[in-house]
Amino acid sequence: MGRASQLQAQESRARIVDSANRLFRQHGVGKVSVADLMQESGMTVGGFYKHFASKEALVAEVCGLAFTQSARTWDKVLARADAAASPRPAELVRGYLANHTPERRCPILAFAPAAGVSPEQAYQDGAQELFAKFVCEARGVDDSPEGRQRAMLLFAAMVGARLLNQATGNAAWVQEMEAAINCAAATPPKNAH
Amino acid sequence: MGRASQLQAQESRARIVDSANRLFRQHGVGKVSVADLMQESGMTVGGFYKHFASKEALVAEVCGLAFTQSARTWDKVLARADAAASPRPAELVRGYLANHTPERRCPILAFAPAAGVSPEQAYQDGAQELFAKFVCEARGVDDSPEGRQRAMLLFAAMVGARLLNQATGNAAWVQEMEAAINCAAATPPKNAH
DNA sequence: TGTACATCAGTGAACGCGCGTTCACTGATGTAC
DNA sequence: TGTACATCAGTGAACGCGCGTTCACTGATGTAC
Repeated sequence: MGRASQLQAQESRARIVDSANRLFRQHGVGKVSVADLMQESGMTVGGFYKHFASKEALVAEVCGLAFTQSARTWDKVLARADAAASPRPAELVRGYLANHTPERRCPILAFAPAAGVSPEQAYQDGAQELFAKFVCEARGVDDSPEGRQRAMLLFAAMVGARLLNQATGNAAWVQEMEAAINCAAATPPKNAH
Repeated sequence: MGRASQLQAQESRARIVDSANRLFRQHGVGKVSVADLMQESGMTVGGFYKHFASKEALVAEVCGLAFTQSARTWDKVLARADAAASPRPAELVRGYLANHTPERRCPILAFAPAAGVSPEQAYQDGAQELFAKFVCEARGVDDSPEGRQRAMLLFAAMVGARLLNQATGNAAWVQEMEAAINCAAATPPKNAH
């Protein structure tokens, strides 16, 4: 097996990114070695550096990709929600919680740096964008400060619920908690206009 | 410097635990080496294993301690709140958010294992206890399902807000978000009795 | 369309570093007489 | 109270392992003539 063609190389790179997107989000960046990644992608470790400058560079790229995918998921959810005329916050929350499988774990949780470590740029930017998108989309046409505060509360609760799911492993409680969040998202604010 | 007295040994052990409690919560378990810990405690690395079987054993002990301390903080907050007759959920939330310094970072965040890694027993137990305590204390005499759901929502939002603070680093947004949570905690539920 | 040669994707062993852990050693502490 | 001896907290070098990265090498690909 000598030199691979340009097309093969392109496919190899894509396979590495795809493996990383799944494995990093499922097991965490620290638990997946470059060798693991290359084996999953059907290659050996040395070839990695023909495509990426370092593991860190790959992490940054995949982190950005994961956030972009999360944002797109919400776009799809909203398209359906607008057709059904169901409340936007409720659909966003449900979309987030329903799509939260191990391999598609929320990037905010999956790429969270160890406590107290200043986050990488791609992560910080992605988290801010996702947050801003939720708050913006949840409010819809309602531009009241109450709507904004309510969206922020829901976002925090939503992310917190997924964190607590992996922290406690108590599926029953978390299910109850998510039901409460869904309920709060569905209930229109008290002083709606 | 030969053998230390039993009292000195006891103090040394306490110093290690104390250093670990601060350093682990501030920088994360993975970023603090045993050598760091022993230096911070005024000793050299070898002595560590006269007190603990492994780093993992220390982590488990300190994790449990941190959760216990967090629970005690709420007890103090509640004692003051009951005197002032202010709403219990609001006081619990405020107490959590106000005491959340780097060195006293919430154990749920500080000791959170990398995404997808099954948490240690001490962590899982501590997180469940803290969660249960909040839900129980927040409801007070109110034992309605609505009160329980409301407490769960608040807990998720509270923890999520601190996670988002370290994720985005956007202090302004997080402040706004925490104001929203405080506000939600202070507002009595719609169908209060 | 062939031929000669440079390129470079992928290989797998080896390197270097950090870090958890071990170990022989020291000498003050604790204890038995 | 004094003496002899065992104990063991703390030392710091050394070990072992995992993992990110490097490097000499291979041989098919791409290219120039």
